[in-house]
Amino acid sequence: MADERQTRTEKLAGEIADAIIDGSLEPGTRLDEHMLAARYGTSRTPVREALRKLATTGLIELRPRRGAIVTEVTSQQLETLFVAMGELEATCARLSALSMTPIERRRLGALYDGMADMVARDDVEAYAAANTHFHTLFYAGSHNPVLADMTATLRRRLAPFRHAQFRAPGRLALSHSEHGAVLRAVLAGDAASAHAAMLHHVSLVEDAFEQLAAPSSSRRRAN
Amino acid sequence: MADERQTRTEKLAGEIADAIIDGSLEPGTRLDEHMLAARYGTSRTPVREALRKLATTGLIELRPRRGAIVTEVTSQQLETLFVAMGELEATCARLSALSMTPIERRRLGALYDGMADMVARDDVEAYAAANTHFHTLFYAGSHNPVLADMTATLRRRLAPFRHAQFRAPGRLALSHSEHGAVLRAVLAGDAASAHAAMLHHVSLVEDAFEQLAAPSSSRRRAN
DNA sequence: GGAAAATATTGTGCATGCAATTTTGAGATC
DNA sequence: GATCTCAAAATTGCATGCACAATATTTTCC
Repeated sequence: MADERQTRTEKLAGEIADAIIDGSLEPGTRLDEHMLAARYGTSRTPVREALRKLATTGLIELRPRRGAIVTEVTSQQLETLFVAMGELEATCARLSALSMTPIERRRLGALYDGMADMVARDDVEAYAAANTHFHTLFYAGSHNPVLADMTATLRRRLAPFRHAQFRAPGRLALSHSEHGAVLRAVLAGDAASAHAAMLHHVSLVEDAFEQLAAPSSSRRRAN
Repeated sequence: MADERQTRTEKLAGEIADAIIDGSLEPGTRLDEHMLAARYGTSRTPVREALRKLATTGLIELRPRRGAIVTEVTSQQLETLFVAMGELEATCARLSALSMTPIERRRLGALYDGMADMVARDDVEAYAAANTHFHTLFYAGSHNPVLADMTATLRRRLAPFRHAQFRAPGRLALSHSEHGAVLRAVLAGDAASAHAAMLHHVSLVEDAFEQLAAPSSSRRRAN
């Protein structure tokens, strides 16, 4: 596996995080240090350090003297997370409208144009990848690494709950038209519109999730 | 020393964080694990775990195999942090305008009224404490623990750079009038105005800091 | 038979030690 | 005098072991 430059602790943190995100480790699972150490072929020390790191991201819960468990997110907490991410994404879009360089604006436009073809071909796979890239451009475009980091971390944390995002019919075209609204606002340097458009866009994703995941208990707050 | 319920690792993380925030450990200081272990009378293991935790908050920098140092924030990074905090505070205000309960609104108004007296008495000490409380109410008022946490953490991280905040003459009254603008917007349920007013308010703090800390290299970005 | 107490077991918290890497310092060469 | 090379020292990464707290199990008592 090539150059082992990173420490075992970091590698472990990454692998365990991946296992949680892709669902191999289900919410509520007890994370026994001995077990993890055995599974990954190390001692408990790096496992412990990796767990501390994951605990700060909220992926796992660390109860002193009582071990770690994969965080169980209630649907209410999930809504909170989605709202927080929406606000952060919107803020990135806002700052992007104010701060993006001409080159960044051009790149954003080019990606948007390319995505139109994917919609036309109904290429969900390619569109999903491009979509991630599209959003990432706003993180960078905010020119605020602190904010960009927070947003990217939250997005990653919510990844497990966004799998079926583009499955619903017509959602690709809808998403793309929303992207267009955000793009126009950013290119026009209209911070408030960029904020509003992005917030609207990600709220749709949130709604899509709720319809897919919890079609029954759909109490919605007044908006 | 009462009930030692928390682990050594947690206690260490807290003490080291405090030492950094109050300036005992200056930016750039190397954090030797043996040294810290000796100073706090433990072994290296809990020290290492505490350092991992602090690294994720950004208070220290952890360079694999090369030890940890107290993060040196350049004035540019500091500006980034202030901007990020401003955006988060504004977002909390925005959500507060949408979500605060009548009780929370009343509490906010009462605090605001009380602070008028402190301004009249020119009681900087009391005003600073009340100011923190005022802002905290918006974190809670957002009804989004994720966002509230992020904002509170950032505020804490920036605490060392806000000491002289209310020293400048007339700043108390100015701050209070800004609070009034935020308050009115929130009570009126006007999300956009609450966002703008809070952003304006915290930008003033940022500017005050820059005038105090870096009166020379004051390149400002176009706003 | 069920609840409470006592015991056994498991697992975490922390200390210690060793190997490997980075850093430091001395000496050599240009 | 500066730079390069190489060895010594320092420091991190990780493994192992032990003590104590938390949990599971058995035993005792009503």
